[in-house]
Amino acid sequence: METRSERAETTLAGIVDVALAMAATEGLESLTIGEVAKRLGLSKSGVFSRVGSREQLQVAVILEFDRRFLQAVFVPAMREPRGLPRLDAMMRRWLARATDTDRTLTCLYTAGAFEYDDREGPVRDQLLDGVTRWRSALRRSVLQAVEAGHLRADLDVDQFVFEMDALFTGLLRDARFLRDPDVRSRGLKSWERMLATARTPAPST
Amino acid sequence: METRSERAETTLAGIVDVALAMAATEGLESLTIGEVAKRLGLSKSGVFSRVGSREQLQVAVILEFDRRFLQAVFVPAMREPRGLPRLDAMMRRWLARATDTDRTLTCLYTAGAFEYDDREGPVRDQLLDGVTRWRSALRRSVLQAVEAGHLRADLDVDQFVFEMDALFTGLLRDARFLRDPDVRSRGLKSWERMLATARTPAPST
DNA sequence: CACGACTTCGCACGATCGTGCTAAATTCGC
DNA sequence: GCGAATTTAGCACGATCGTGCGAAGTCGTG
Repeated sequence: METRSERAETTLAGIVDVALAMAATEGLESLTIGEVAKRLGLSKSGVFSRVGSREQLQVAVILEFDRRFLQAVFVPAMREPRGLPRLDAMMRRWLARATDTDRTLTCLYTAGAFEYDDREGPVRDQLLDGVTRWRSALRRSVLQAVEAGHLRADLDVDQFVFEMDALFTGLLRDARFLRDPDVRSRGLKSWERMLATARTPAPST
Repeated sequence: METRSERAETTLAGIVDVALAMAATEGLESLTIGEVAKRLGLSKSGVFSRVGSREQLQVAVILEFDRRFLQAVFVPAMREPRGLPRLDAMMRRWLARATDTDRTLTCLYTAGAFEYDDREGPVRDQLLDGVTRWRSALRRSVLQAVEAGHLRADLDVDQFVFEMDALFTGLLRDARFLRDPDVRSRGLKSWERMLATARTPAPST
């Protein structure tokens, strides 16, 4: 089953690359072997023989997205010092992707969550795995910021992570669907407000 | 082109009803005339002749969703007194739908926003129209709460509405995709925190 | 150059898609 | 009850889907 030749690996990499681009704009579910083949100038069966099945291609696309996402957001942020600086770097890089005009950077996890909320199978499992890992990474960073004394000791960490993700999701939606041009500053403003209330005690109701 | 007989209207209503249920779970894009026909025990052409085209069926489904959504969320909230009580009622009813286990209540607007962010056409237009109207209704309520003195006078209204929508969207995702059972209280907690900071001056950074 | 392994293609299959066209079934006005 | 109008079914069409299968092409190794 393993890919032996270098040639085949190159072909597969090309397939996954254009498949990722397609999935980013059209959605994972309307990813089609025939269309991928057409865009690459290959035959349908040529593509099929490399990827094994449509489902396996979808999974491969998710894995490739995860790799690129972590490389662009997580890895650079890890170079910042622990605590608030790292957390802030993670969130800012993440939010920047939501407002980036490059369509191929569209978050597969966000769109995929709504596409596969009622669809069972390996694709959903892979999406869930990636989302869960990312949320764990966020949680870890928030926790470290609390431990470092940068954020309130009584902060509800899970609640805060949930709100971070909700902010990103809402921002992505306003950017991509509503095509609101002011979306960039809106995201930053919300994030700064979140940080402000996480630093100082919450106002009494 | 108008529907004359009562019988035909009943048929059409049935079609839209099951099509809405299908779109709520599978997504608007995988809505299929053949599948609708099968579930109703009708012929494909029978369905087709009622709806005109697949695209028109999609639009009809969106309109029906909008009608039901407003009936369940907007209309009852309008019976509350202007200002914070009405705004709070709107938001609570809205959030309750996100955590409702009834799949047929799934928000077409939220899933549709990510499905049609890069797809042009009448379906996108109809979705955009509905979302925009709802956001306007939210905005109006927030504004009234400010005017009534229930919320801070210097509140950034658009920012607040954006955060309301982001909260709902994130909550829906955690409920439907992550299937987090604690999601209900999480949503309410965020909403209460939002209200708390909107009532009193924001903490200095 | 020849051989063998591997990659890619051509072709076919059954299914399903949206959509016309025509005939049958049903309902309504009288 | 009968004729007219309308609603639904039957069938066909071209397209596209995922997926097999065997032949053709390409490559590294001797």
